[in-house]
Amino acid sequence: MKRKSLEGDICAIARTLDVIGDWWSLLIVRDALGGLRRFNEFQQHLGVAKNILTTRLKALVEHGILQLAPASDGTAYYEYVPTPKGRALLPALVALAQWGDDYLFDADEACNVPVDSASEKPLKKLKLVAQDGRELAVTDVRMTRTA
Amino acid sequence: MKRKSLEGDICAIARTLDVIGDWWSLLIVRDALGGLRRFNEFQQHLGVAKNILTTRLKALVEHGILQLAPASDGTAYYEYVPTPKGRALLPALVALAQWGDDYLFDADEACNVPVDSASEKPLKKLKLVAQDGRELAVTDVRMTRTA
DNA sequence: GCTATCCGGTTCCATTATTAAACCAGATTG
DNA sequence: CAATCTGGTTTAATAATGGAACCGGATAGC
Repeated sequence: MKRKSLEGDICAIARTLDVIGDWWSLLIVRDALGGLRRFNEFQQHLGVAKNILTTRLKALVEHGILQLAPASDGTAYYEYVPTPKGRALLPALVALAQWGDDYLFDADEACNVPVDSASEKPLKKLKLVAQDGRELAVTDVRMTRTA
Repeated sequence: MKRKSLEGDICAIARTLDVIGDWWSLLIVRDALGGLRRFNEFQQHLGVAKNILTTRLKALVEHGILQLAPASDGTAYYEYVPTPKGRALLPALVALAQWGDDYLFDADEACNVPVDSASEKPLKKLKLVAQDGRELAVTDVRMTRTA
């Protein structure tokens, strides 16, 4: 059965998931932000079926998250390059990484998370901040709910 | 075909998606953090098929994101309550909401995002911060890649 | 220029995932 | 006590995913 569409949802999270919630989509964005560009780079790195990768890349291009550009090595091929809209997904990827690091890895287990390019160190934990600058705890945040 | 397992992945994002990347999972967490507790509340609010909801709730309980507690109204039923591990997914939900708000809604369109309970206002944009306190741009962050 | 390999898909098939709806037993309500 | 609610379970149809073969154009090496 075709998935329920969330594209008209009033909730921003739901709409976002409608765009990037398919299996593999966010990992493709991760890899594009990590510098992968060519179809076979994504395919080999992710180990994803080529027909699925084709479908996902097409959707990400259509949603303006990636764009096609001529390959930078001068060949006739194309590359998939993140757009500013695509790059704006980085905080979400960082948040997912930080949660995974905290809860899904043993203390002595190697774990890849986004790092500060200059220092090669992981980023500080994301903080939830109110408009007036107060730092918020989870309990200070309300998930507004569809009316 | 059974989805590829990402549970042994060295990348924290991938492992997180292995746990909460199934269709509906994050929206269930959103609703649980928003106060929904009972099976039929989730089901009616999400409009999800009951057999899928059953499967998802069970998985979220097994992963320690939600826990079962006796219903607070004294009946023999149970409620699904977020654990600290589950609540720690809030920054990821906020990040997804902020991206969706920025890119998937028109300026005059009603849009639900997490808000500060006290002021009822949306949170400030999440910031990426280095260990030494420097605020980082997207280009200052490196997505480390599986070796 | 030719051959072999690479590249980026497309197609096909089998298994799993999702939706929709019917069914059901226990719990609750009036 | 009967009707309704609750939280599932089961069934069937369609979509999604993985695996692999196929394919035409591009590239590389001789």
